[in-house]
Amino acid sequence: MRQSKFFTKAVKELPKDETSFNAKELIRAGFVDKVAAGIYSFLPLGLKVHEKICQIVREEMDAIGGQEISMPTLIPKESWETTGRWKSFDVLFRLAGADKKEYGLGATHEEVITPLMKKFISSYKDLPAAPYQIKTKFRNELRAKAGLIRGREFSMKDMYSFHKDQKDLDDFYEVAIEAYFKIYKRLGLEKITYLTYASGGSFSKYSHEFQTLTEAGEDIIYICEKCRVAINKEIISEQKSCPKCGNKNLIEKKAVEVGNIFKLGNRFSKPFGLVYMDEKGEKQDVVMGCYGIGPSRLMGTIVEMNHDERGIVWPEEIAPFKVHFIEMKSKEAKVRQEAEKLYNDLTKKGVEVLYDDRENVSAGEKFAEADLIGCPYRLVISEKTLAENCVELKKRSDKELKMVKISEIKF
RNA sequence: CGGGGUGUGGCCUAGUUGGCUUAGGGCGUCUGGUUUGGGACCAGAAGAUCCUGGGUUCGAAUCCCAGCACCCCGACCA
Repeated sequence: MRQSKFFTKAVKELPKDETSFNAKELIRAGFVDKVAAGIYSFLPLGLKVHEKICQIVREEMDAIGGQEISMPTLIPKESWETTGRWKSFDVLFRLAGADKKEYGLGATHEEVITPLMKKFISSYKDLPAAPYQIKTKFRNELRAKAGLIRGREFSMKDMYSFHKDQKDLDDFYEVAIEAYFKIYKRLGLEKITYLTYASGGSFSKYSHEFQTLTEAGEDIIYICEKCRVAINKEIISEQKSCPKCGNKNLIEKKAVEVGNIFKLGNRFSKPFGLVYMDEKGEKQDVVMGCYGIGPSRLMGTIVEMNHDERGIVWPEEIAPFKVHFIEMKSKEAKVRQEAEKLYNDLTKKGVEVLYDDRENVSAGEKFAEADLIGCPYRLVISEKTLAENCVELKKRSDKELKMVKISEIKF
């Protein structure tokens, strides 16, 4: 991608009013634009990062048997009334359509997935199943805050699993936990992310959250360092020790919830009449679980964890581009020629390169913007480097510069 | 939803004991020129419902009332 073709531009000044790092940095570097509190446009750079996060989530869900689908955002009132949530779900956006129809905007999709699966599940042979989607969700929060961390419109992957009995759900639930940790590992968050016991769904004693330690978080958790699990403050009065080892020396930390999974049991299969015939020919309730993770919130969290005074430092796997290639202006046509050649070569090899080919932009400005955008590698070509048939390589995360022969560049 | 803060060209802001403001500066933008290894410089130009509505006054960005928006704390977060 040529930077001269970008319609977005990084700005020098930080947005006033914003205090959270993710909002400040993402807006300043041109990843997102704020439309209203908790409502953002994703610009080319931001969309790329978001897509990469989605792709990681997608791969890990597919790996445990998930199948991607897409459900609607407009969900009829009648569906919500079946489970009683039209009245009780306080963050549901309710809106009126023409002809007296009413709708809730999708905040979560049990009310759609359950009747959907009813059309396909009739026998124990149809189980288990684990459809999921990655979709924009809407929640009418009283207070949006902290940039992408808590929005009124945000992206969420929601998977729903369907089982013949509790044991099958329990087994899959453990597999899902592992898959989640694989996601956090790929995002560079696994060392500071804890499986956290939180208040239960409607069926089980606890639900499980995945909490990433950060000052930008809004939850308080108590961690057991030995077992690498935690307890959410909301249940600390009933559970004062580590649920795994009984350790009472728990450490209080601030964290952001980056995932939440529930054992739903028959909370939703019951009202929708989702049943199957077992081996004996008897009708049984389908046992359900659900598994949420928010790519947009993850994106905000990752910025909170990965920035310095100059800007964002993206982990390699989700950086908008792997390499930020800066061409220094020169009177010699050779610099431009060699730069174009290298850009084309790298691109052909499949390396994602952001090529700063802008003219009349000072060197300082190019460097400052590269630091702001935060690609993992910075490559500079100039008269100086070409004199040695080299380019200069620098990692965003450290200070050392390295001269590398053009013929030996590898990513 | 309770409390606090903020609101001035696209962005950051000065001005806020009413008059010296035909609202000043910086960034960005446009034109011309000089520059090019850390947000470089010179000259010129365009660009403003001073959040909105009402009020007080000879006169309001500035005072009063009402509302809106954003940020923060808290509450809330199947």
